[in-house]
Amino acid sequence: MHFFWLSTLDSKLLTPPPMSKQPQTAISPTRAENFPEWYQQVVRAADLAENSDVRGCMVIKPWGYAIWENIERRLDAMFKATGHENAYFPLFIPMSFLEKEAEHVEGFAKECAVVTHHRLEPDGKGGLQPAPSAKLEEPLIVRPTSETIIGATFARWVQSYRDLPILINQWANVVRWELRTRLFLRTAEFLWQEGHTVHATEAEAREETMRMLDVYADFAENTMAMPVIKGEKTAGERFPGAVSTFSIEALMQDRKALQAGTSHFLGQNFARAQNIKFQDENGQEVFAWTTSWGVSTRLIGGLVMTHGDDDGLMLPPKLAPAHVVILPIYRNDDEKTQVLAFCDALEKELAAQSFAGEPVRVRIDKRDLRGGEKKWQWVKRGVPIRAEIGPRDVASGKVFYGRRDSSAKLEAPRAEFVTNIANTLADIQQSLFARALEARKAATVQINDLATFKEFFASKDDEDSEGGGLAYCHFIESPAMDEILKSLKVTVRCVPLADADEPGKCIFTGQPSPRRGIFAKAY
RNA sequence: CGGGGCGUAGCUCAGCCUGGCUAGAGCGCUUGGUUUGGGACCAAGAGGUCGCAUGUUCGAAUCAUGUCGCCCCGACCA
Repeated sequence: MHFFWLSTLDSKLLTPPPMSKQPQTAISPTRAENFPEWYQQVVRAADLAENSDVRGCMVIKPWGYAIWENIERRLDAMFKATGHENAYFPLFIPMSFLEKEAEHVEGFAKECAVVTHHRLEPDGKGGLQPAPSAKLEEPLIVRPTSETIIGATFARWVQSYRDLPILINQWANVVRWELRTRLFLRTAEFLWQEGHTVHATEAEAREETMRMLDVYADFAENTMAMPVIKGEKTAGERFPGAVSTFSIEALMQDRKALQAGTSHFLGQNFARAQNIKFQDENGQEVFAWTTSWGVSTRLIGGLVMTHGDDDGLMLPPKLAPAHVVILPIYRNDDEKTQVLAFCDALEKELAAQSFAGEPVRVRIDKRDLRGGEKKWQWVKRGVPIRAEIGPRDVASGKVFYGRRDSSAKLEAPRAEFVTNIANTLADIQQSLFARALEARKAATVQINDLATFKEFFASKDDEDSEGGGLAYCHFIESPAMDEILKSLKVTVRCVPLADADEPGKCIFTGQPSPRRGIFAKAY
C-alpha cells in the first residue's frame, strides 16, 4: 500500500509541469530562441508537411499541398503567357545520358538514386530481393534534373531553324540523394518545375534566360511577397554544365540567404553533348543554344521563413488556400441556426468577390471545437483573415475579424467587410512584402575590408548580436577567397544585376574588382 | 563516410545505473456530463509482444553480444 502511494506520488512529482494554458506564443521555441527548431514547429503546426517513412522524403499534407497548387497555378499561367507549353518526360534516365556532359556528371553523380533491377523475387527468408535474372543491361537513374533526357528528345525534334524556338516546361518530381534533409528546404525527393528551351541564336537564348529570371523575381515579389535580388552566380556556384547561372536570392528572418529560383544559360554545351543541331537559313548545320530554369517546393520553406512569426505561418493572400476563414460562435441551437445562416450568407457574398483575378476563397469551420482552439489552428496555418461571427454580430449586422498580419481586432458592417475584402487582402499582401523588404534592408551592409567582413559573419546568430546578413563586397574569385569563405561558412550568393559597375578592390586579395557581389550564409 | 546519441501507447517521454509480481505519465483519441466571444473542466474508456535476434538468469524494458532503423554534429547540395 505504502509502496503504491509512493510510486504514484513520485511519478507525479517527476512529471514535467504541464504546458502553460496560455502561452505567449503559439509556437515554441520562438524564432529568437532557436530558429531552426522554430521552423520545424511551424511546418508541423501549420499542417504543411511531415516526415515520411522514407528517409529524407516528406509527406506534403493538404494545407501545404494547396499552397504548392497555388504556386503551380500562378507560375504556370506566367509560363504560358511567355509562350511556353507543358510536357512530361520520363522519371528514369539511362545512366549513359548523364555521362555525356562532363561537368554535369560531376555535379550530380554523387546524389543519384540508381535502378538496377526490374523484378523482385522471394529471398527464401520470407522477404524479397531484386531478382538476379532481372538485372538491367544499363542502370537507370532517377532524374535529379532532366537536361539530358529532354536534350536527347529535343535532338530529334529539331532539324530546321523553323523548328525553333522550342519552349517547354514540365512539372515533376526529382530525386537528389541528400544526406542532411530539412522539410521543404532540402529533401531527397522534391516537386518542381523545370523549363527547357532551345534557340537558334545565342542572343535569343540569353534573352530567354533573363526573361525567366524576371518571371521568377516577379512571382517571388508580387505573389509570394518575398523580396529577392536577381544576380549572376559565380563560376564556383554555377549549375554543372551551364555557361552562366542566374538566381533570385532572398534573405530569411535569421539572416541566411535562400536561393529561391535559378535560370541557366547553357550555351551550346548540352547541344554539343546531345547533338541538338539544325540547319540555319543558309543551309549550314549548327548547334542550338539551350536554357533551363526551375523553382521547387523549396519556395514553401522560403515562405515560412520570410513571413512566419512566433504564432506560426503567415500566408500572402495570393497563395493562401483560404483567404478568409469564418468561425461561427454560438451557445445553443437557436444561436447556432442564426449564426450559421449568417455565416453561410457571408460565405456566398465573399465568394462572389474576387481578389488578384481569382474568386475570394472562403471556408467556414463548423467543426465542433472550442472557439479558442479553432481560432489558433487557423492562426498557425496563416490564414490572412479570420471572421469570428457570434450572435452579437448577427444582431448588429457586423463582422468581427482579425488580420493575421497584425494583432488588431477589427469590426466592420457586413456589407462593407464584403465589398472591402479585396482591398483588405491587397493591403495584407502589401504589408507582408513591405515588412520583409524592411527586414532585408536592416540586415544588409556594404563592407570594404576583410576584418569587418570577418567580424560581421563571425558574430553569433544567437543572443542580441544579430549576426550576419547580406554583405555587398568587392571580390575576385580565388582560392584564397574560397578558403576564407569556407572557414566562415559564408558563400557568394550572386553578383546583383541591378547594380552598376563600381570599380574597387577585392577585399580578399586586393585585386581590382569591377563590381560588388553579395555574401551571406545560406541554406 | 568519420564523431556522438536514441529506439517503451498515435505524439513527447519517464522507468534501465542497482533485473522481480498486472510497464507508467503528459498530450492526443473515444464516450458521457458541465462549460461557451475563446487555445476549457470533470468522469469513464480504448490503446504497448518495451526496434529485432541471440545469449546470461529461476526471472530481462532493465545486463551482454549482434543486427536493423532513426536523429544530431562534420565533408556535399535547389
